[in-house]
Amino acid sequence: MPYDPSAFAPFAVTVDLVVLTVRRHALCALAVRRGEPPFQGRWALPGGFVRPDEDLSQAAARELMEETGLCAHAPDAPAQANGAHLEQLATYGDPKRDPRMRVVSVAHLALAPDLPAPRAGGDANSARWAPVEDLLQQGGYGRDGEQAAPLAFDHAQILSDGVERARSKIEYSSLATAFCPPEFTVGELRRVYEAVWGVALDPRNFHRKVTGTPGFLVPTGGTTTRQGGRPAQLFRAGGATLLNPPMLRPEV
Amino acid sequence: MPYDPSAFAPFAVTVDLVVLTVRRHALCALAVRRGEPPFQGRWALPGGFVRPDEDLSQAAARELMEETGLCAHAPDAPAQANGAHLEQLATYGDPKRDPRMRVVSVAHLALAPDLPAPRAGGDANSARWAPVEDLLQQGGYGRDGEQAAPLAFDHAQILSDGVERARSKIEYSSLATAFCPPEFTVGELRRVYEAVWGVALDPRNFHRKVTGTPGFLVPTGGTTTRQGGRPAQLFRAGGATLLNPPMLRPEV
DNA sequence: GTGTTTATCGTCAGGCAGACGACTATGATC
DNA sequence: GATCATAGTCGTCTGCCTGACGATAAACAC
Repeated sequence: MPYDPSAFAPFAVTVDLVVLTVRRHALCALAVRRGEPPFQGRWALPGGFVRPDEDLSQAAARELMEETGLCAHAPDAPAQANGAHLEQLATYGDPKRDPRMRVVSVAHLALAPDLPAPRAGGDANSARWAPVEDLLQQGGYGRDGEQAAPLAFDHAQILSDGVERARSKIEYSSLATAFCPPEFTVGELRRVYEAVWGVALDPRNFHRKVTGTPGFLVPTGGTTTRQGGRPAQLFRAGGATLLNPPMLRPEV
Repeated sequence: MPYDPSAFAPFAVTVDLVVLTVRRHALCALAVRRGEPPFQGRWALPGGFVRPDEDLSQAAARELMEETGLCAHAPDAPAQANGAHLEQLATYGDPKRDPRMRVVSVAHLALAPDLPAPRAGGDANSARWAPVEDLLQQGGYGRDGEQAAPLAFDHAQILSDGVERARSKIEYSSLATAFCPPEFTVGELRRVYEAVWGVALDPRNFHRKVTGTPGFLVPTGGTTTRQGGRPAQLFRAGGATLLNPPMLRPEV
């Protein structure tokens, strides 16, 4: 029975962002430092309120632009500019997830190529890329020796769900190319898979698989030696979005 | 910057349900007839407001119980009682999706075995199981000759997303068993796949596949002839939730 | 030149899926 | 009771894909 006025209760609705990238062979997420209570000083996922005249995906794209300068693609128009992939992840609405009031957060997942430094209102100390293991491990120490306090609110859960979504989605879609610059080599794409899955892949079998899947990669004709060694062919992402058969994630 | 008071705006938050089942070899969804404007008299998905002290999954489970009498399983505790599978689907928040006010709807997907007649406050005319094609085709006529008006709000989109989720999820998980009674035969499970995917599957290859996947099916020892023909072994759903390698949906 | 690094091509064996034949066990019909 | 229709179950065969891994190619460092 929708819209019984007696049952209506107002909620605050926010979007939170899991922004993932691959830096230095590690899967990293964007974290911002909270400047106010609750969880003041703790790291959190970027996010903010949905405005009254905004769609959820618009709000997520706006937040992404504000935090990273990235222009997001709508899920309907997947393309490859200097933008990121953006999709809805899940919605979190536990009554106690924010101690102050009832907040429902629609989390979104963004996949971006390696970027320059993050910007959060120009304050370099208030935003960073951090390896997801550092953000998710409870109470340990990050690789730079910094105390790794748990993320604010339920953001550890949200980040964990986002990472799991990314790990499974690159199996059966061409989304791994969203972590790459517009032109990339097979080796660079392989290192994306290795970083996201945390495994080592056989370069020969990987090469055979991705070049043999129709529509996955399109050669641009150029080559590069930016990785050292023999020059590698450059590719762009092809039109295919679904990989059939999928990439197989090694067991264990 | 979460929680800037100047940006806060109140929203109404609802849950809508895509409840799917297989009846008479067809994938069907639960639809309720709206008794009040807007879209009065049109069919819609069941749903309602989230209460102030309720989690989203609790609200979805409550609505499911109110509409069908089904007891839902939490996603964390997948089991097989006389309950249904329930999971979050996606969230819909277009500013114009409800003409009266800003409503954000967290849609959930429920998969249930074939049930007796639906109940919606005892009013038999206000709830029904309808084949999803009938509900999704715009302006045509259903199989019973009834005018098939489009679903209210954006519920056609929600239903379509839910069906697509179910279609893809039975590929790589054991969720198809959620459409079956606690004990079922391989043939009954195959007819579930055929109804959800809308294809015909080879009974011999299907039998080899499902009985050969460890943890998918557990024989109970009993047999049945309720489908006619040679008696078939009865199975329960095994502990495995992910199928590896997955069931392959035939092309075209 | 020698060694190192990365890219790319080839080969081979094992596993799985699709196509399909064969046989079994029940109820329905003549 | 014989026959038929129906549904279930077991096998076989072939082709494709994957994992393991050898071999060669083309750059750079020394």
